[in-house]
Amino acid sequence: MVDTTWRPASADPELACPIAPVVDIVFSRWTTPILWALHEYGRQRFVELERRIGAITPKVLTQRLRRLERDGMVTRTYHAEVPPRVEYEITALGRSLAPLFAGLAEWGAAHLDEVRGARDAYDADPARPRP
Amino acid sequence: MVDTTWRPASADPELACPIAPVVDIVFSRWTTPILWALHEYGRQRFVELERRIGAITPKVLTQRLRRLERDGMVTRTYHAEVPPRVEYEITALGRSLAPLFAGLAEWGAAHLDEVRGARDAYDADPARPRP
DNA sequence: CGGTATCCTTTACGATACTG
DNA sequence: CAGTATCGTAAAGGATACCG
Repeated sequence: MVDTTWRPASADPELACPIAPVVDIVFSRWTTPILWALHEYGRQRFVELERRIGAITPKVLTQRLRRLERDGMVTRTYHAEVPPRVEYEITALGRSLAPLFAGLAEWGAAHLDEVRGARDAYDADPARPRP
Repeated sequence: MVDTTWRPASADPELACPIAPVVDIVFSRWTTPILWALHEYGRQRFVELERRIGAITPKVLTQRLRRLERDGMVTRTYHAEVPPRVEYEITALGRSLAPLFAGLAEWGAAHLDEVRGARDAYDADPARPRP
């Protein structure tokens, strides 16, 4: 008789990888720089963040901040003045990522050159598949 | 006289955030599970990876593996047999991420519940902006 | 100042079929 | 087995303009 109750780990997708959910929350093109800026420079207004991060547009900055707020990584404080003032601050939950961010920065400093070298070597070989 | 040589850090975009380049290389929906699988279970064939990761399609798996190979994180070894056999293995460069991955897994175990709680609280408030 | 509103492009990802 | 080809979807992001 065949056991039909068994399922491969693959049946529930990438949850076999325990860090996939963390990646989904913290690591995207703009969320990481936003969290970094809030951690490095403390509580900031919308326009300060915008200027510090640079190329981001207000639309995208708002979207990312809203999601970070929803996930408990950031708080938003509205001051009803004229002109209006809104301040964003990283939460304790957000700050708990700091050692990991530091580790990633260190990894980058130590290994990014090697990645670039691998890339150049790969691209230099005409036999390699190209997108 | 005005110094026109000065530029705000924002002039070169998110490079103000030292981990942005690392994020670009390592953290996307599928690259992280792929690296995790290769690190946890060692050298594997294409179909083994495919089955272990689960929901990924062969097209996407190929795309991600190619990029990881180009970035020096993974090696691809082709054996001309019938049927053909291809083995993927994580490199020393890829393995150097292991402590960081472990740290992220630990962070998830410790804080994912808090994130879910924050989400629920946010969603429960009808006054919150919705997408 | 702190956003929204529109419109557009790019990119990842997904479904399905097919091949050396 | 290890992919490739071709289609389509959806989300992220970008450009620009406008508003309370």
